[in-house]
Amino acid sequence: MPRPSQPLRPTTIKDVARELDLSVATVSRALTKPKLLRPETVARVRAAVEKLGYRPNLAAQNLKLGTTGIVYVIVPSLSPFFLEIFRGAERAAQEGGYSVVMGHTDRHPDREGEFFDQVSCGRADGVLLVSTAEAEAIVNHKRRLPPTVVVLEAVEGQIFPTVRVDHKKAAFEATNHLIELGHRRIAHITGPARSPMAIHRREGYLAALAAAGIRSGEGSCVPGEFTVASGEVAMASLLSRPKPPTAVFAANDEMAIGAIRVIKDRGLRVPQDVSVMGFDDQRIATIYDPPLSTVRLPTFDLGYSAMVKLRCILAKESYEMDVVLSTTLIQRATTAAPRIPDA
Amino acid sequence: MPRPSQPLRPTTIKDVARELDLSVATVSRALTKPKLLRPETVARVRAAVEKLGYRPNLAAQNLKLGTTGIVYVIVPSLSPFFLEIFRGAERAAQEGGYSVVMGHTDRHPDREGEFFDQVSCGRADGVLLVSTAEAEAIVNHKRRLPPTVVVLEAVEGQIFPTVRVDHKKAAFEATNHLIELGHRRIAHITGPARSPMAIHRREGYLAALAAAGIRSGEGSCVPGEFTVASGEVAMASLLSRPKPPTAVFAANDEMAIGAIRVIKDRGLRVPQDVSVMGFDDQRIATIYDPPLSTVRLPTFDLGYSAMVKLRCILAKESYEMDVVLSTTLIQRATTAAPRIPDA
DNA sequence: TTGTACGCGTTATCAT
DNA sequence: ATGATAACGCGTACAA
Repeated sequence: MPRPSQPLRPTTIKDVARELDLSVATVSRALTKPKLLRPETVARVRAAVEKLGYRPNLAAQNLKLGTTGIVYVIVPSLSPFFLEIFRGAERAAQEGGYSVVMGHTDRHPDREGEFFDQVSCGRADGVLLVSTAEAEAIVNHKRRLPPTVVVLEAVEGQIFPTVRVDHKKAAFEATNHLIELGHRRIAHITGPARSPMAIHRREGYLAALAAAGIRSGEGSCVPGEFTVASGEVAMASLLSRPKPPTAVFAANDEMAIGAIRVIKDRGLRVPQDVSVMGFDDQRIATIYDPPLSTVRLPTFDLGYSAMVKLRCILAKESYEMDVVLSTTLIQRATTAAPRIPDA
Repeated sequence: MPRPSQPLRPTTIKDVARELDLSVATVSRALTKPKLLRPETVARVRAAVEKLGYRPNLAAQNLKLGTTGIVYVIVPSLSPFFLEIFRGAERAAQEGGYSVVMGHTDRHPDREGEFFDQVSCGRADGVLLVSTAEAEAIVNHKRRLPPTVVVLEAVEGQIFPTVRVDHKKAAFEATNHLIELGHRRIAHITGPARSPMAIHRREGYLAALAAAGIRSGEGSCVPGEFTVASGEVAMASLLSRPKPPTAVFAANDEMAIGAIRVIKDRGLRVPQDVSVMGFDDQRIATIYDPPLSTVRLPTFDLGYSAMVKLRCILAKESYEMDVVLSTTLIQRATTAAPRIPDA
């Protein structure tokens, strides 16, 4: 007959020891270092553990060992882009026997600080920091931070083990793709002004224009916030100009989608009237109509490699300080030669 | 090989006590129950804490208090849909002083079990379980589970505090919307066969057809997996029939998008040639071209209300056992009357 | 091979 | 108002 009674007090290692008339030490060893014991004893312990439903108390283990088996992954937002990085990190963590806890900051330095506080209270053995908002926020905490790996973008002026991509180079290539198609009036919708990622992508855009000898007046940047809505606003402003651009490079896919929506709304076509280039290769880039030309970042690998590196650090093994993964230009259906090439 | 900065021994409460020549008890009280102490003492302690960078060790607190201040939120996947529920849960948790840890199971009962193991080891004070895959998986663990609230869909045959929506009713209304537009040949793309959510939505679809007196041969279900790709496959199969449906009700937005893609690919138009109805009102439903008619679920509120309920349980306050939140039909641009209404 | 005893950092219960 | 001290559950020297 089943006993549905929920024990008021959780079973502890003492209960198991008493049940078997063994010492707690023996029970503990049977569970963590079975090699040291007689196989028969180990078996008896296992049986009793099963019977009593004993689970080691993680808090006590943590306190004793000074280690949690937990890694915090801190991302700016819950967008699909960062989630894919998180997935990679999670995979690598699991392979190493770590659990991951995701924290998202909504691009708020304060929230970042909260997570830093938590980990400095001993809640995690390590941290994966994905594209921190403010370099300063982290500096104040650095002293107390457990081993930390920075992902996606180096923290300015700080030395952390890093796994990243070359945003500037990737943006250069994206812009250059438009130039090679014959475009000259190429606008850029930027990300948030303070985001290092956005800044570097902008630099790549400007560098490509310069390299092609395009006068600065012809290209131009309009501000966005990495959201669809901000892409719409930016594109509307571009289309209201006397000489609208023939191509637009958005600093991420979301804003590119926003741009396309506005272009279509005005009765113009993509790419026949305006070419649009995205960045990130989020899933929506594949399924949108038309499918979006963009730059693929190895998001999963970024997370995966970073977590592997963190595992190396925690295991005191060797690792590369700065790893740069490569990006890929993906031409789909939103970029084409301009109808009336202007020289 | 670079050397990570070795974190020095963390400051403990003893260090603070020694610094001030006070007892650890006083320091502890100054931090947790300032009212019991002389304001001057409290101030001195606060200053020393700041100076030494002391942080209470959470593992030790946890061990002593038998409480973690953590709630696990377990979701089947990292889709935007579940993330929005998670957001709501997080907000309510934060308001109650709890931290949340998200676990996703990839619809894998084993992974669900792993999280259950973790929480039964004392890693969390409570659990928010969003749409569990297998009722059985949870039964084995129920004995050891801390207070648990089920979100989105009741667990079959189990009694848990629940916050959910009426999937069947919502699907009924969605199907009825198509019927009222004049459609008769209405197909349904289902979710995974074992998903209770998918099953109930299907039931709503069938009930609506029956209520309208539509012969069962005219409507029909094709299987999907809640993914864009599966929606494409399902739609392709529907279009290859001698008498394709004039309207399709997909059990979620993703599959609806897949269906639209295939319809457009075949040179047909949405909604002129085929109407498409989604479910969930994910963000993509708003920005897709054309914007998707769908059913809005109060995702954020589901998570929020569920976490509030969990807080009540943990605080031993009263709460409603079963809460059902309402859904909203949203007509956008993918549903219209059929071109040639068939009687 | 197994048992004894201590300590991890904190809070609560007594004292004073 | 403050101090001394006993737990909390576990792992591990050290003993046996």
